Amino acid sequence: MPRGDGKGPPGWKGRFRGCGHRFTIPRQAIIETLEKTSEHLSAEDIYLKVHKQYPNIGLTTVYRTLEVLAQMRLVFKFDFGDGRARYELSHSDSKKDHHHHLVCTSCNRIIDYTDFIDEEVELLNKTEKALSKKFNFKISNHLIQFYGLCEKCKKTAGPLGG
Amino acid sequence: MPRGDGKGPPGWKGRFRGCGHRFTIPRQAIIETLEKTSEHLSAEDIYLKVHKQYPNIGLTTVYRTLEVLAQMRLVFKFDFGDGRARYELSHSDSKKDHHHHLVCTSCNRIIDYTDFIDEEVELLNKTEKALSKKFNFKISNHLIQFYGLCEKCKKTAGPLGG
DNA sequence: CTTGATAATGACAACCATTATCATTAACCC
DNA sequence: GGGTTAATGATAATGGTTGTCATTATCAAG
Repeated sequence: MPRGDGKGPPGWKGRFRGCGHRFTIPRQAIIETLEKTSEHLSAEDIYLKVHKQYPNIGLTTVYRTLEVLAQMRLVFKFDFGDGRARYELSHSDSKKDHHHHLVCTSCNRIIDYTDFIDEEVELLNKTEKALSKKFNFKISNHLIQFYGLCEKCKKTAGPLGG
Repeated sequence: MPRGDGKGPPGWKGRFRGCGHRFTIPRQAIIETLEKTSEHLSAEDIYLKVHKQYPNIGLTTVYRTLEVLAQMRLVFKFDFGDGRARYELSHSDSKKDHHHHLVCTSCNRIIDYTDFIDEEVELLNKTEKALSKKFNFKISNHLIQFYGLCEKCKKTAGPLGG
């Protein structure tokens, strides 16, 4: 029987150790926060949530942990254009969680969608293979976002829609 | 015979006036710089290029002009993860210039590709229509980027490839 | 379990791209 | 040309992110 990390799904500690990193309480807390949410949290969002349970954990540590997680490709860093980065767990093991984003350029609302993902991913995989070959480029991730106006902002926006 | 803007392709002045903006020398110079380059220029890059011919034009004006152009959807603002935004003319009128990006997460090199664009765009249009309907969302743009390691960085990078 | 090497932490300061301010200038309509 | 007013440019301010460094905690070895 394989041992877990004490808390949360097993494997986190192993993943950290496998990359030469230590698995600490702050890192555990940050991952748990990411696992619990369905929102697109900024570093400060995460800091505030973590801070409730562990008031000693600092914002700097949140940034550093997110950087490590991004390097390990366990979280993906998004830019939705509001001046701060947002972070999501990658869920690379379960395809069902894969989604893309609609970004409202007026109110910055983000809508996740999973519809049409299968068809998109199929084409993406094909494209990735071809691009990898042509440019000798090792593709490890992709980003797809649609920009526009959400339901609410469509009504109030002028002709420019901005 | 339609009158142009004095310099550059006709239509720029009209587009500005049509949105209630004035067409000034700094704006003209910034657009010309964007038209001349095939690179992905940051605000400072543009400022430095414009500065050679018009030393009086300030960085603030570059930012403001880019914001106006982005609002008018004549330029697209990219984030390639290096901490500064990059800007490209939209070329929305000629499909042939449409391209997507490969982003090297190690050296931040950007590769444009136009291959497979047709197939991608076809699926994207289909997806856009369906998403617009489902979420009552007015889509006006999309962003597609692939992340990974370029030819050079593949060789030198470790197992993590970061 | 204790210990030691060292990675990770946290408080703070520094950084730097971007934005706000405001007096001055210049575009554009008449 | 002249007046209105948006646009400009110098400067300061903002704020997300990163660097510094003394202290702490992880984890492998004994």
